[in-house]
Amino acid sequence: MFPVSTRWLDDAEMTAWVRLAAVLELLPGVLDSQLRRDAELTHYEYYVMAMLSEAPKRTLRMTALARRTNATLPRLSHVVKRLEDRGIVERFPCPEDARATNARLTAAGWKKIRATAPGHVETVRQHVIDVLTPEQITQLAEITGAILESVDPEGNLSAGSSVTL
Amino acid sequence: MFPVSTRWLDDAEMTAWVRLAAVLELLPGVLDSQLRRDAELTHYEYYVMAMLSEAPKRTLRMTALARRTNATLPRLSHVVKRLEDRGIVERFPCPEDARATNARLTAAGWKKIRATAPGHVETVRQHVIDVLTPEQITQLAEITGAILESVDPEGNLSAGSSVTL
DNA sequence: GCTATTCAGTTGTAGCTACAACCATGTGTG
DNA sequence: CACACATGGTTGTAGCTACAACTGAATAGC
Repeated sequence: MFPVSTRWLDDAEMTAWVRLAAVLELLPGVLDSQLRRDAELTHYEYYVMAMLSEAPKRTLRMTALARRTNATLPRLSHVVKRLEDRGIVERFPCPEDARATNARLTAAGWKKIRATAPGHVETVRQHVIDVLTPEQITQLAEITGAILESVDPEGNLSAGSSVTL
Repeated sequence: MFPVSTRWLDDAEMTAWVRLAAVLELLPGVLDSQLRRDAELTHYEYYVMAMLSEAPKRTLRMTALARRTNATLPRLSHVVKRLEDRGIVERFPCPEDARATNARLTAAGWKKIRATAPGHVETVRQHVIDVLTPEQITQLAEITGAILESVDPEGNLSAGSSVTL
C-alpha cells in the first residue's frame, strides 16, 4: 500500500511537473484578475454563468451545475447565493423533485456574460491557445484528459470527461 | 485594444481549454488533501519546504523563496509565519542587508519533509506522471513552458522558466 | 405504514489568499 | 547631506473555499 522504495522523478518528469505546478499556481490568478477587473467576477463565477447560458432555458439543477463546474455543492451554493444577491441568477424549487433547486440565469445575467465573454476568450487565447501550435492543442487535450481520468475516475465531475456526450 | 470581432474557440481548442480548466480546478485539491491528511500541510507549504531543503544551508531570502514558489511576498510571509509557529522553519535577519529576512528549514522541518516526500511523489506519479507516456511528458513540459512564458514574460516567478540557469 | 437511509441543498466556521497600507532600510541625485 | 524613490518585508482585512453539521424530501425494508 506504500512503496518499498520511492520512485523519484527523473529530469524530464521533474521539469514537466515543476512547470505544471507553476501553471496551476499562476494561471488561475491571471484569469481571475482580468475578470475581476473587467466584470467584478471570479473565473469560477464566470464558469457558472457560462454553463447556465448554454443550458436549455438557461436553467440547471444545482447538482448538475456543480458537476459541470467541477465544484462541490457547498461551494456552488455559496457562489449562487452571492450571484443571486447581485441579480445575476435566480433560484426556484424544482417542480418534479421538491428536494432540488433550479438555478436560472436572469436577463441581466445573460446580458452580463455576453458582454464579458469576448474579453475572457481573448485572455484565454493570449495565455493558452495562441501560444500553442494546433498539434500542441491536441496534445494538451489528450494529456489533460488522462490526468482527469485519474483524478476523477467515475467522471463524477464531468467537465472534461473523455467522451463528450 | 479590444478586438472588433471575437475569435471564438473552435472544437479542438474548446476541448483542450475545458479540460485544462478542469485540471486547474481539481488537481490542487487532490494534492492538498493527500498532504493535509498525511502531514497537515498544504501543497504550497510543502513546496516552500521543498525549495528550502534544496537550497544551500537550507536557507533562502524571502524574496528568492517567493519567486521559486510562484507566490507573492505577502502570501509567503503569512505562510512562513505559520510554519515558524510550528517549528518547521525559522526566520532571522540577513547579515548583508538589514532589510532582508532569511528563512531556514529547521531540523524538525528537514525530518518532516523527508518523511512526507515519498507519499507526495507517489501522488504526483499516480495522477500525472504515470498516466502519461514519455513523449507526453516532453509535450507537457513544452506546453506549460509556453504558457508560463506568456503568463510571466520576465520570468519574475522563475519556477518554470524555459532556460534553467 | 413506520423507520432507516440516501439524496439535494443550505448554513456555519475556520483557514488561506489577495490586495492595500504600512514601515524600515538602502540607493541615487542635486 | 538632504531629499526622493526603490527595495524587502510585515500586517490588517475582506472575501472565497473546504469541511462538517444540519434540514427536509424521497426511497427502501420490514
